[in-house]
Amino acid sequence: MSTETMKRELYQSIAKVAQALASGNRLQLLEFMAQGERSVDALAAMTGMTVANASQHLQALRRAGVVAARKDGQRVYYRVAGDDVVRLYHGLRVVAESRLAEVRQLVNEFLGDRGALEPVLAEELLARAKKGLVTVLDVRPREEYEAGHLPGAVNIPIDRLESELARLPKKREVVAYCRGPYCLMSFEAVAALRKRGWKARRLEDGFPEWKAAGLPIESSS
Amino acid sequence: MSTETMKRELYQSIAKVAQALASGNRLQLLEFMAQGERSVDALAAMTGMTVANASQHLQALRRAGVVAARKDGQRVYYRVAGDDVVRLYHGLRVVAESRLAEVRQLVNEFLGDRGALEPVLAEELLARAKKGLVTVLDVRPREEYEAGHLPGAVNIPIDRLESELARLPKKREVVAYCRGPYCLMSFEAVAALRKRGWKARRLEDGFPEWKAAGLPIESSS
DNA sequence: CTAGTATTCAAGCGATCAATTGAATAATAG
DNA sequence: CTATTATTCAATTGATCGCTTGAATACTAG
Repeated sequence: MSTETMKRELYQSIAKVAQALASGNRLQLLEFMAQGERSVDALAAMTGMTVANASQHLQALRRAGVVAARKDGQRVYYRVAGDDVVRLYHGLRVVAESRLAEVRQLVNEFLGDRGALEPVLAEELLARAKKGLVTVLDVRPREEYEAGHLPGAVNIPIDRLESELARLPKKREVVAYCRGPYCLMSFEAVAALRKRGWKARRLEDGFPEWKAAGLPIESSS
Repeated sequence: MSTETMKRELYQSIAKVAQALASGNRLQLLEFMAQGERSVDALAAMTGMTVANASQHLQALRRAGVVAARKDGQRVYYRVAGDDVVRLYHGLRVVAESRLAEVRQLVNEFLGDRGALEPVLAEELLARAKKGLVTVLDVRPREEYEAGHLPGAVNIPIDRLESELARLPKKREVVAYCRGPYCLMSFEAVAALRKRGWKARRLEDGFPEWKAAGLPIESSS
């Protein structure tokens, strides 16, 4: 094979990975899978797609190497293939948000005034948590917390936050996080806590980004 | 607009960026532009595409926000929109190489035994260059060197390397770099230098990746 | 102004893609 | 074995993509 054709094939093959990410539906699936492995029908239900359609998109993602599958009983569980994939997706979001006006506008509308709650950066949180200056709050469902969470994080799912407020010391600042930058749960948590007199902020990104950045994590198993 | 439709539109918009990268031809264009701005016909000539086709692909990239254009006289010069785009492209390559067997195989065939020359990592080079332990050699054409290069790098374009060997002290190890991981010039340089008794290795990636990583650069203007 | 060059536009054709539908396969419970 | 559930496969439709061709536009040199 000539160097020329080989180079063309090489680029074409790399493009296949981008092609796999070139669909809103597949990006949504990817974002859910970034929380942990999920069955096909769970993913179909979460995204509002038909099962057959979700299955086909998942297979497209698998052909591109960005997700992997595991069969257990009659269910097939899909997961992201590795942290490099989460980082790639994150990079895609960064470029889209910084370069496309329509995305910036959609994010603003979507997050509304909530965007005003200035977020805590990962490094900052890590430093302050080590010194015991903040309470780290994970507001995701229990299963997701158990599959992996920030070191020392307290888990209070968002719908139980009101009833379990007592678990959070009022002296220290609370930093809440959830699934990712477009996940609203941590916004709600911060709003609820502030209304009741806590000092509270949210982590800039969610658990998948933290993990993909190579920062330390814990899991309860 | 409902939260649901908004979320769907948001993901669809982010997917547009991936869609722009989902073509071997456009990735090739992007890689050339990562060296510096280029006119449409220069890019068409470098990639072997027709001018009209290159123009259309460049416009697709521009609509996705990943490249920008500047008109000067009768020429239009395109360039990558920012370092975040170079990092995104790099992330895409990393995922493709680690997850797709066909890409791994193509890279191996393409680079051949040259892959055996174990590369120097960016951080390592930075540390050793600061201590004056290595000669940094840029083998790209002069214009690309002048548009930006590693701190203290000596520029000897690959086709003039043989005649200008005298400029390289033989005591110190030489670390050569060029356009990127799929650019063969630095491989050739290392081979030529070793044959003549130099200690020589190559930098893992090229200039665009170095710059996009936020490492220090110089330019002669 | 005219000729020449660089780029973009517009139309057309074959290939590929996204989603739906209905059927086929695989695993489990009874 | 049969019924049920989870997933995949296959066929179809309309939409989009990639490339080519030929013309239109924008700029410069003379």
